[in-house]
This record gives sequence, C-alpha cells and structure tokens, in this order.
Amino acid sequence: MDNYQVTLPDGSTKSVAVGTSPLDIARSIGTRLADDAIVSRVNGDLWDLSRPIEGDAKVEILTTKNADALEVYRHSTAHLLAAAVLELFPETKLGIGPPIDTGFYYDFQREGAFTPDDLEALEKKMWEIQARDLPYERKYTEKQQGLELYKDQPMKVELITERAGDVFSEYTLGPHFIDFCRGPHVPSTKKIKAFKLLSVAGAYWKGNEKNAQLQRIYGTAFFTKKELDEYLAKLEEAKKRDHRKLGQELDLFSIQELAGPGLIFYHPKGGIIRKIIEDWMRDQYLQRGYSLVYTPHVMRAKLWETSGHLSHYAENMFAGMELDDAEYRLKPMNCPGHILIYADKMRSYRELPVRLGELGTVYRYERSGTMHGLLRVRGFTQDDAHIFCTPEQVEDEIVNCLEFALDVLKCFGFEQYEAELSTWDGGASGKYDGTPEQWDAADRALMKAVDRLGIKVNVMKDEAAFYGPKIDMKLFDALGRKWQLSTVQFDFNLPKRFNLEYVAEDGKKHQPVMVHRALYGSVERFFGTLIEHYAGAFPMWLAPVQVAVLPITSRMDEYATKVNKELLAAGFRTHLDLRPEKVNMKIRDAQMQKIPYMLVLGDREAEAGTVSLRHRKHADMGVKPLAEVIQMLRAEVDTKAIVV
RNA sequence: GCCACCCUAGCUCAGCUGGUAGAGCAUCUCAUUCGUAAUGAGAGGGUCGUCAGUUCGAUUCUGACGGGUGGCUCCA
Repeated sequence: MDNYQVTLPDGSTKSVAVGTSPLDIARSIGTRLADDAIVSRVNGDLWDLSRPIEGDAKVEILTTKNADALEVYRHSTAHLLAAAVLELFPETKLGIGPPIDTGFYYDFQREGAFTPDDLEALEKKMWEIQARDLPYERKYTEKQQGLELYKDQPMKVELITERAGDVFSEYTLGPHFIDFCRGPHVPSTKKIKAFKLLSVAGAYWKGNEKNAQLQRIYGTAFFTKKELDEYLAKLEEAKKRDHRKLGQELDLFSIQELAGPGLIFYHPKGGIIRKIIEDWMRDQYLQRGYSLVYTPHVMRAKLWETSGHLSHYAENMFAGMELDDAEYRLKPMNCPGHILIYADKMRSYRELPVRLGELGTVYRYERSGTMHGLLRVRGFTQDDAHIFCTPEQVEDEIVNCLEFALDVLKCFGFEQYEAELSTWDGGASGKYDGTPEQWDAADRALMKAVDRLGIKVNVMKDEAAFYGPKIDMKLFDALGRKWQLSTVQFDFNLPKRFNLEYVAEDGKKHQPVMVHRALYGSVERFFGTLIEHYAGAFPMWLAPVQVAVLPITSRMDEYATKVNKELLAAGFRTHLDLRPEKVNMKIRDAQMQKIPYMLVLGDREAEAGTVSLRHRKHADMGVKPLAEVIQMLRAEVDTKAIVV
C-alpha cells in the first residue's frame, strides 16, 4: 500500500503516503498548527506526533487548547525530571511518573533523600536537557531484550515482567536516557516551556504499604510561563483561605497540644457557628420524618464484639477501659447504639421506615500522620442517622437521603461537588458481606435514586464497604483536595449480627434493610470546608458576629449601648466596641474579623436616632433609621437560611 | 504508622559558621474624644517544643520523644 486516506482535523480527507506522521499532516495544514501541536489522536487513540500512521485513519491534532494534550505534556515533563535525576544521581532507581490533576510526579528510589536544594539543582538540569531539544523517540523492544536492557532498574523489570505481551515500547531521550513507557509524549523536550518542582514526599511502590517506600517528587507544568505563574499565585491565594489559618485569625477553634492531636476546641465564635449548623440539621431531621435520639459515648466491649467492630475496626478504636463489671469502649460509630434502640421492642411493618438520627460524637484512633485541621480528626460529631425499612421502601428512602444531601449543599452555598457510587467486585474476592441478590438490589436502588435526581456519579467498582454499597458526596478544600462529606450506605451486615427483625403483613418476621447515612459527614469536617468555602466571610445567618456597633467617641457610648440593646432584642449577634480608639481602628478590626455589618455612630446619628451603615464588602451604605436597618438585616438573615 | 521538612514572646517572624535572645502586632498603663481599614508614649512578657548526649559552654551540633506541614497508606 503506497497511499491511504486520512480524515483531517477539519473533516476533509486526504490521500497520504506511507510513513506519514500526524506532524507531517499538521505541517501540510499550516506551520502555526505544527507549532502548537502537542500530540495527536489517531482513530481515537492518543498517538505520538512523529509516529507514522499505518493505514486509513482519522487524525486529530491536539494543541495547547486540549486537556488530554496537557496530560501528555505533563507526563513528558515527568520524563524530563527522571532524565535529570539520572544525570545528577545516576544510582537512582526509577518508579513511575504519571500526570495528575495539578501537574505530575515521578517516584524514585535512592539512598539519600532529595533536599530542597536538590530540587533546585534538578530544575536547572531539566532546563539544560530541555535546551538540548531531544526528541522523545519511541521504539519497540522484545521482552527478553528489554529485561536485559533494564537490568539495573528493578521496578522497571517488575513492570515489564507483568506485561502480558512480549513486546513493549520504550522511549529514549537522547543517547543516555531510556524509560519503559506506554506514551505518547510531546515530540521534543523543546516543547516543554514552563514547569516547577514543588515538593518531595514518601510514597509506597504500587501504593502498597508493605512495599518499599519511594521518594516522590511532585511538580507542575503548563504550556506557558504565564499559566504557571497564575497557578502558583492561585496556590498562594488559596493558602490564605486555609481553615486552619482562618480558624486562628478569626478565633474559631484550636487544637491543643496538651489535650492531644485531632481533638477540637471550639472557641466562642466557632461554637456559635456549630450551634447554628447543628440546630439547622436537627430542625431538618424533624421536618423530614426522622426521630432524634441520644446514645452513650462509652459502651461495653461486648457490644462492639457483637457489632463486629472489635474484629474489623479495633485498630481505629481508642483502647478499652477496664471497669468493675466489664471492659468499656469509646464509640467509634453510632450504628450499634441506634440498633439497640430499634431492637428494644418488636417492630411492625406499619411503623417502618424507622429513621433514628443523632448528632453523635465518636472517637476514632486515626493514625498519627493522617490528621488535618478540622478535616481529619480523632473526635468528631456525625449527623448520623440509620434508616430501618422494608425492601420495598428502600429506593424512596435513598432518594430522600440524596435529596436531603443536595439540599444541605445548596443551603450552605456549595455548588461544586462530586458524587461517587461505590460498588462491590461482583463477589469475586469473597471479601464482601451479603448475598449477590442483596448487592444487586442495593446497587439498583442506588442507581435508580441517582437517575431520579439526575445526579452525575462516578461509579467506583470494588470501592464499597465490606458491608454494602454506598454513595458519597465529596467537596473540595481551598487547595482542591477532595473530602468526603455526605455518605449514604447500605448495611447488610449489622441487621444480621444483631438479628434485627420486623413483623410483616404475612405475620412473619423479616429482616429490615438498614441504611446508614451522614450528610455533613462530620460537623467538624463540614465546618472546615465551610470556612474555606466562604474564606471566613460567613453569610449573615452563619456569621458569629453579624453587626459591629462602633461609636466614634465616648460621647456616643450611651447611644451605642442603646442601639446594641435593640439589635440584641431583635435577635442579632453583635459586638459593641467601646474602646477609646479612633473609628478607623474599630472599622479595621471589624473588617479583619469579617463582620458583615458595621454601624458607625457619631453625634449626628445620636441626635437623629439613626445609624450609619457599613458593609464589610460594599463599604459605606449611608445613614438610615435603625428600624429600617434592623428590618433589612433580618431579611438578609432569613433569605440565606433557606429552609428547603 | 511511613518518608521529607518545620517548631524562637499570645500572633507573624529576625537571630552568619556554638558564648543563655530581638522586631512588629497583640496585652497592660497613661495621654488623646478624633467621622468609614492602624493616635502617640511607656511597661510587662521567652528555662528558644520536651528530655537526654557532645562541649568549658547549646536556641544553634547529635539522638529520642511531642506537636505541626506536605505527601503515602487509611478514612467522616
């Protein structure tokens, strides 16, 4: 075959000669396109620009506008890093170097640790290699030959050995660097124009704790220096809304070394927000047909044996307390408590579904390196409820839960979230509890509920809990890290272990379906993401202090006190600032505390019985009668607290 | 738990290669009564995370422990 047809990016077709590459095609279309080209796609598959096309094909040229091209670009930058590492530290063993959402990483194994200075030196070396304009050359190698070629790279040998085929592709970058890789890559190092090495961290080979720990170098790369700088500036900006920083600046909460890690102290201002968050949820529970219960924080070890927690979850539990009568355990979960309430009497199908809810404080012994501000702690309060229902009711219950979860997100202003549906492996491994019928029915109920609500979910196979499938809602923190908040989970295990039952229409005892759900996830985590979401500038209904009352001189102290009293009587949270400071100072302090409204009071206001209104963002809003302001602010509190 | 890094006054941070510490803000006192993001002056405040070791001498070097940060693993 001397010629074949390609369909060009613009949809037209062209006859080209054997050996033609996408880059040749791009060049024939225009130099501009050839310059911008990063990688191509041939018949749907990503394809090196310089790799000849072998037959009739549909060819796309991916440029800097394309997200897949960015991944290829970043992945290519990872190889550039690996090449630099081998030049500076030749004894290093290579792991893998994939692109990630925010850039790329590459895993290495060597004796010494990479220092910040090393990263700088590596960056310099990367630029050096970049300037050599080395092509990423792809070639195929026989497996045996490859094993020989890579004999000094044990992790590569492992990867090659695992490969099914006996041919694999490798990439060379100049005369000295080769890497076993699927590709594709950018055509040459010259294409890589903006990158930065960010940090080094430990990571286990193949993600397994039992394997050797490698050194992972994280970096990021963009098509242009401008984009890179913007990203780095954004990172700096994001650090300012870190809930740990704001928690201190706004005096919301603290973690005390003397008390222990992962244990939260709510200061007065954090305390009031927590109260609002909790009250909101309790009101919702009652409106939505849940009952409120309370269960003990310590219970006999026997209970945790029955629930299976001592055999499945013991390493995450605080150690037992030996008392006169028995050993007691701090509760890591609320489920057994709710189950005991359910099982305390004979249940009829007529009273199902039973929905038992609690703001239940649990303690989990999280591993020391895992704590993170409010987002991962050892003592936390879940808005936890357990629904006991018949199989027929379960789909509606799931829909209600998800609807509820969406309302929570909406009410607190979260627009960005991801939903994940975690299912089992089909029973292959035997690690999952429950029958295939149960799993199928549960999966179906979850999928149907998701469809009914039009939620987009990522299906995560083999990610379920051992006791049942689940749907999780995840939110992002200031730095874009994902945190699971809401969760709706089936539980096939506990009803069996506690032998739960209800009497059905047929007069016989049946096992209820149990759904476990938490929507805030935990009050702590929710609060943490809320702080970052609003960057500490809470809307009126959540703001710990809603109005600052600021007399200009001590002559207005009396009037200010009266205004403050009226605001308190109208239900506002206020701060009366009677310090003998200039009003500029008082405003500055109120601004920094992100108090939504300030009332500036001088002689004119005292005389006329008015207030000068200032908003933290819109600044001076003019002089108004106090009654009018109260009405206006009350309206703002009410609209933000949409009760859905 | 693992890898790397960090830990100086309430907070943010200075403090070359070892000779027991400083600033700004905050706090307290006094003066100032001043219209929309910092009034001025003075004072107090630290066994330099803890405990060992090396040294004539350690905030500075070494080790252990505690706490934190970024990751890994795990997870609400």
